[in-house]
Amino acid sequence: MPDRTHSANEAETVSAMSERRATLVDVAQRAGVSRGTASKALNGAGQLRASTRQRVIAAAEELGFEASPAARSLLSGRSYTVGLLTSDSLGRFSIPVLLGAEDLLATGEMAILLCDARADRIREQHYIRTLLARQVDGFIVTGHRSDARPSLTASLPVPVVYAYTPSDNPNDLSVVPDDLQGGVLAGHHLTSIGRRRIAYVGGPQRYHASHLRLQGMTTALEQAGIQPHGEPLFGEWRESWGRQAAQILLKSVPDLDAVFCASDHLARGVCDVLREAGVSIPDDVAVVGFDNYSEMVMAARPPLTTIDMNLRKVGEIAAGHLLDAIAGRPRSGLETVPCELVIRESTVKD
Amino acid sequence: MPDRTHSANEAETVSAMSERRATLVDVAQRAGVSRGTASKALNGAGQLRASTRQRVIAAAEELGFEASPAARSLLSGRSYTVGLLTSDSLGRFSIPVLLGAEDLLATGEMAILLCDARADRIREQHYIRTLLARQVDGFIVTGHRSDARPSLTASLPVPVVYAYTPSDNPNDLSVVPDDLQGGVLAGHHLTSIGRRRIAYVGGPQRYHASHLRLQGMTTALEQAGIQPHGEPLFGEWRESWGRQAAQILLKSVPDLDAVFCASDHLARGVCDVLREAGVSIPDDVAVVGFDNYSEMVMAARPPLTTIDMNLRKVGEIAAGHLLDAIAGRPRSGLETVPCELVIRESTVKD
DNA sequence: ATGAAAGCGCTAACAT
DNA sequence: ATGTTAGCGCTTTCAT
Repeated sequence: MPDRTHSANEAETVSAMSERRATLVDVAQRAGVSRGTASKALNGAGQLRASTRQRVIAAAEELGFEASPAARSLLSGRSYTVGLLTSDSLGRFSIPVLLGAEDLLATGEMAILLCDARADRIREQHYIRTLLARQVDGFIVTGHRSDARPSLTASLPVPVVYAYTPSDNPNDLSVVPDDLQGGVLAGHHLTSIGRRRIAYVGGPQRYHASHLRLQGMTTALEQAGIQPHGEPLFGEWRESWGRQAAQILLKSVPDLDAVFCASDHLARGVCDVLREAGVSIPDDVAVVGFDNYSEMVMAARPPLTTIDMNLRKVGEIAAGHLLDAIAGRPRSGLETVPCELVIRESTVKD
Repeated sequence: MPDRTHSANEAETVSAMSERRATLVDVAQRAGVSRGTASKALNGAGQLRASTRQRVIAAAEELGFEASPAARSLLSGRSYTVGLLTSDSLGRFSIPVLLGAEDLLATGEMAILLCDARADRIREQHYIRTLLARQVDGFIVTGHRSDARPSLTASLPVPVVYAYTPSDNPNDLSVVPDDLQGGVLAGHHLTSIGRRRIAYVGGPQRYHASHLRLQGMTTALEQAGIQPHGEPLFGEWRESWGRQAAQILLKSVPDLDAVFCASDHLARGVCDVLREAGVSIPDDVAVVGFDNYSEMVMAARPPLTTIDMNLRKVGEIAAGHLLDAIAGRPRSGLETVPCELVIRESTVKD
């Protein structure tokens, strides 16, 4: 029984594990067939006696055989790899997209090469070259905002799907959350719990999402025969703007009974100020956020009702479309993924 | 001059770009040498006339030649790729580590294969096999907490570096932030601005970091001839625990003049309650957080003085060590990266 | 200093 | 139904 003093030997033993990876020839030999036959057996190709196929598969398993991707790639010109290009440092939004994509791609034997261009076009070009040199089968392009980015599709010889951050070319394939429908969900929820004087606090005007979410809400309110209460407010995507907006609302429309905020940050800021002003949430004013950003949502007092963009699903769908495109079934245009309402105590008492 | 109606043709032209990648043979032909010579010229190997080398390099550039990684990989058994394995969904801590690693690896011609095991051991094993099948040259293993995780090193035939989340085998190479020194920084800062009654609010007891940060603070206070004020408090990594802790402090040690919190979340919770209780920050009580998590730090009122763990650097250093190990210069043991103090208004007036 | 040739591990066409 | 062979793009001896 080895004790501590043998650790060096143990290390050798372990590294011996890696002696040499079993190769197709090994498998063929062991199964008593030729390489060609072994290859066919393993790939389910050609005409083989079932028993032969079995024998080869068994041999492969015993040897722990895994085909060399390098060799396969050399032959096929493919790499069974997709490049995930994020235009700016991986952030709150790109992560779930990435994870969703990974979920789907992992099942398809595809690996993800990660490249974060840090909002730097030069760096982006560099990465693109690197990825192309590595023969990636396709690209998923993502970013930190839902406004369009310059298209890359025309300059790439492989399929590209934009996820979350769409391409500015409407013919490219982009998968994005449905901000408009998200706004509708929020509006409906508020009217359905009897609110009638509903204000809106958005992010910056230059963000399309600020407008779409308002528009969605407005649509929902119209169905209940009402209008947004007071002027919609626009500012920064910050808690501090949420706080400031709440002050404005308290002055301009003190009779409001609900606020829909275009982000959870804003909603939290709004809640803080309302609460400190003695307004009870949700009794006096109901608050709905956007993003379902768990840190915000749970730290807010009370926890926020919010809209979830299903970013994971956005990533999954994008990855699925990419696989399709790689398989020769391209698609194009803008595809939206529905948002979901998540109800918590900021609109409905526990 | 093409106008919009030619877009289809333009598209063809563009896709023609991808006709066929220039190969080494093309370069050799163009330079009027053999493949072997061209290869040597491009790799700076062998004995070549300078002029020949130049000619080849020029030809390669004109053709936009990039050596096929597949072919190279087939020959060398290496893939010029490292696997980045995160044990749980990419989070706040693993992202900067990953970006730091990417920064360093990108310069070394290395690409990153991303695998997120979602805290699932089965999934982790699956990914490890996939990555090994792809002949990754090494692994960077990371996670969401700074406590040790089970070692993978012995079961992997390639070098492994643990970043942020260390291995439970002290002989493995792990790179982690220096929590102890971070605590010292916080303690020194508080004593240096004249505080003497300094309380501590930690995270869960089961997190080593909770203790290390306290220990660091205590060391610093001892140098100033004082002790932590009141009993150190431990709870969850949540704002709500920060709020609760502040209530406790207000009761148990109302004369405190500073609080060091083991995370920015806690610090924010503490600030909220103190402020609402009419305590002025930093006049009455100075507050120091930990993480330099920008969302928290900037949303807190006032913005938080905090300790930055330099996670990006942790990632960079880990990647550097991995490259060294791959190059045959392995290292081992636990390496700590110093934290930095970031001063904001929660301790020092603007 | 340069060229020729072998071979990395695999698949696909062709032959049997 | 199975075996044989050529070749993917590159590097590396070994000749010259």
